[in-house]
Amino acid sequence: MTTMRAAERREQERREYNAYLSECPGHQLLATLSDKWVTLVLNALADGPRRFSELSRTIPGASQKMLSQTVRKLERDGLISRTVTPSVPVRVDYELTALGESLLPVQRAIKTWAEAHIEEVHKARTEYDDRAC
Amino acid sequence: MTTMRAAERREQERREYNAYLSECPGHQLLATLSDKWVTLVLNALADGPRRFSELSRTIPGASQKMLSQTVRKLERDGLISRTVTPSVPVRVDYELTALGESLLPVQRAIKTWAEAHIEEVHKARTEYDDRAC
DNA sequence: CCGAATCCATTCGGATACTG
DNA sequence: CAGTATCCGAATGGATTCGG
Repeated sequence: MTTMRAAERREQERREYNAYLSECPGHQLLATLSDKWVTLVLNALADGPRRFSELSRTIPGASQKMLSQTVRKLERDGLISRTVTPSVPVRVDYELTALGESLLPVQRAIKTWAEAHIEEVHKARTEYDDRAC
Repeated sequence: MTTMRAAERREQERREYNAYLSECPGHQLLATLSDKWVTLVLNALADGPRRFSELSRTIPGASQKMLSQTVRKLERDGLISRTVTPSVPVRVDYELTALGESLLPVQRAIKTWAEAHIEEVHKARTEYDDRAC
């Protein structure tokens, strides 16, 4: 049963490691930042508050399901605020919080690197693909 | 059939938008950076070259399938280099390229923000959850 | 030792329809 | 207008097995 126990131990290690990762601040942030729609919503709100339908039009690629989920997640994390005006029909505005705004420079850093180096990446890719085929 | 055509147009818009996004450098970078294993491999290689099996031990959470996929992707993007030593058994070393190293400051920026603000995020979450229940 | 290929469970995301 | 609930296909990722 030695092999069996070895397998169990590896699985155990994997679990512990994943648990550790899920507590790591850096990965928690990446988990949210990496979400395709999060980035877009954050950018859409960078210029000022937006209503739900405005967001929907600004980001045509997002289904309204994804949009709902995204804004809820961001609100939960304190990155955006949600304001309901109980008129008829209802009006809901989303706005970046101070915490959310502090995230914009990080996004810009990513964007800056991307624009500066994407050419190299593309070049590397075509070279890699050419070699393969 | 007006509603039908409207639905088609929305779908068309969605397609175009997603196509546009997939060309956006920022999102291409995020797509790779956001990958859980990419971050870990990049960090594991930050200190110097590592063999495949060393990476595997450094990152117990990764199955060897994920590890393979990740290093291949990173090699294709020109972020790491792969060196095969045809001894018996074979020895394969991975190492950050200059391009890969230039990405480390970006990762650090993310990490820095995360460590500085994760507390606020956690606080926001518990408050949000308390309000809900 | 390194890695590709297969199988399978879980998750994600879109379309649709319905509530306040 | 602003969501929520459900169904279902597609993609993800782990375990296992085989090959170089």
